[in-house]
Amino acid sequence: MSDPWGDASRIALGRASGGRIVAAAPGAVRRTLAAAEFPAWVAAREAERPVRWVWASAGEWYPPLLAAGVRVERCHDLRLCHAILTNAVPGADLASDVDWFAADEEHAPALFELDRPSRDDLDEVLRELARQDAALATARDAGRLRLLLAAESAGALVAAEARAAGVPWDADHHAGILDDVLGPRGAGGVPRNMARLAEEVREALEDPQLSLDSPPRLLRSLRAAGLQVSSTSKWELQEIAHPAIMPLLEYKRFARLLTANGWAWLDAWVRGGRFRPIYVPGGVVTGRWAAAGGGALQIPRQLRGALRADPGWRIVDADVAQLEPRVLAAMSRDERMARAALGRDLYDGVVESGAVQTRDEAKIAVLGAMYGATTGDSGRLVPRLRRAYPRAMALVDGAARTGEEGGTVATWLGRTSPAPDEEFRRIQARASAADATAADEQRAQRSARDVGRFTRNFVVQGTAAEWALAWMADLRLRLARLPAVAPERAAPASGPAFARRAHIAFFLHDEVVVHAPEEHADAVAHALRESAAAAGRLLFGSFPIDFPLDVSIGESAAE
DNA sequence: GGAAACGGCGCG
DNA sequence: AAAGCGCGCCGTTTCC
Repeated sequence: MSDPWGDASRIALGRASGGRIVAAAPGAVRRTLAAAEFPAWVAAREAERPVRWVWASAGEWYPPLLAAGVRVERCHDLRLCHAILTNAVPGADLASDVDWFAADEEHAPALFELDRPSRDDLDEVLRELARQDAALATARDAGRLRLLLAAESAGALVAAEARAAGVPWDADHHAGILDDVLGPRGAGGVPRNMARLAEEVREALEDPQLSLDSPPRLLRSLRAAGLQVSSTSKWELQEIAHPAIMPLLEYKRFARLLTANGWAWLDAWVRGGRFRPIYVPGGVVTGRWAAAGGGALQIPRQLRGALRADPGWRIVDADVAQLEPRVLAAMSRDERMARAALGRDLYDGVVESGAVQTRDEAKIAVLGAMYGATTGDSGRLVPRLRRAYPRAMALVDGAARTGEEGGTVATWLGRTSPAPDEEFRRIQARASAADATAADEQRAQRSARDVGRFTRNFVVQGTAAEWALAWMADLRLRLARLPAVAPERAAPASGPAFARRAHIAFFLHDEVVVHAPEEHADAVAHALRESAAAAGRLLFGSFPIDFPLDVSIGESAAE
């Protein structure tokens, strides 16, 4: 008997009126699925051959599948792709009755809400897919854009999977750090070591009532004690010699740990040995992921030791050395900069080229070049880089100029920066008026430079994000091909889809943490490197750039 | 009385 | 009050 779905390379998923799930191969068969049979049906299609699942949003459609133990290989996330295409193909007609930009909803809409236009409606899904196909067909570089849409969609799968699996988190170890550093909680819940430091500061400033948590009051108190400071931030305080400063800075470090990742954070975010942050793929304009809740992107180094593998499992931690400058060298086809990077620390290579004297200078100069530094050490060093690597610098300088002039810029795969907002155009127009004042012109210049620094960085940060997506997209497929461990070796907290296999547990811009059965740790390290090389080839072909990883295998993510 | 802005600091 | 990009989160202050 022939399978009517056998030839479908894409299968769209949506809902019919009444909320029933319907699958459709574009232009062909449809099938209505009861909620109970949905995961198994998807799994059966996956087992036959790779399919690209087209759905409104992986963030809403994928978690129930994962909860049922079903993974998919590929998808097309219409919501994320809509956002990319809107900016990247300005002439495209992506107009629709429904809001394709709306954020994912925490819970599926209740049945009575289904009357309103919904992006989950199967007919709308198919219409949106057709609109996106048409938009892609008119794009200037459809091949690269297609890669970007695939990478973005794969990222959405990774985000859902990483949340489902969770970050292995040793709450006892974390609590132990809190006890050691902050001390036991005393009256009012204030940890003893913080109370002691606060008392030292109050004595040193001779201000017995002072509250250290109020910057304005603290500032007044510091100045009353004769300290010449304009803020209470640590970069300014640490320059000053005064008995109040050391305990104050330590108090600030402790307060930060307490409020950001203290006992309350543990209660709120760690359950059953897993930290489950909420990732927001495509949440940053440049294409980086953002996070919502849990502070996934700010886990302090201090707590890395709590990121701990289950018994019999290992943490395989990999990060890319100098991702952004490597990406810049490749996308600008700057062979001299690529040579400085090849097979070694890029900053060492810059020093060897003679552009600067020390690795520290190289780092400051390279970061300054990508961020648009104009003053200080960094601003002073950038011109040397401009002489040594004219092609790379021309790319970022050009991106900055385009932004200053009100234009848009694009990453290597075509993610395009948003057009300047109304405020920007108003300020620029004001400065061009016949009666413009010097202040108008100054304001216009400053806002133009602000936008220029943004577009300068956009092309590099955004292309680095694309590389990272390509890296993870390839990696998750390699990990899925590793064998499953015996049931008694499972890590049940990672959920039915990942309990018996190596899986991505955490991602942070240029770093991936894999939770792996111990006997697979070496294979995972190998897969991480292979995927990095594959991502480099996918984006930059044979251009001679490499993306070396620092990989460590251990029981925790601490160095 | 609650929302928005601010200062500060963690991450890349 | 960082210089020089992109974020999220906390507690406090300010505004409506």
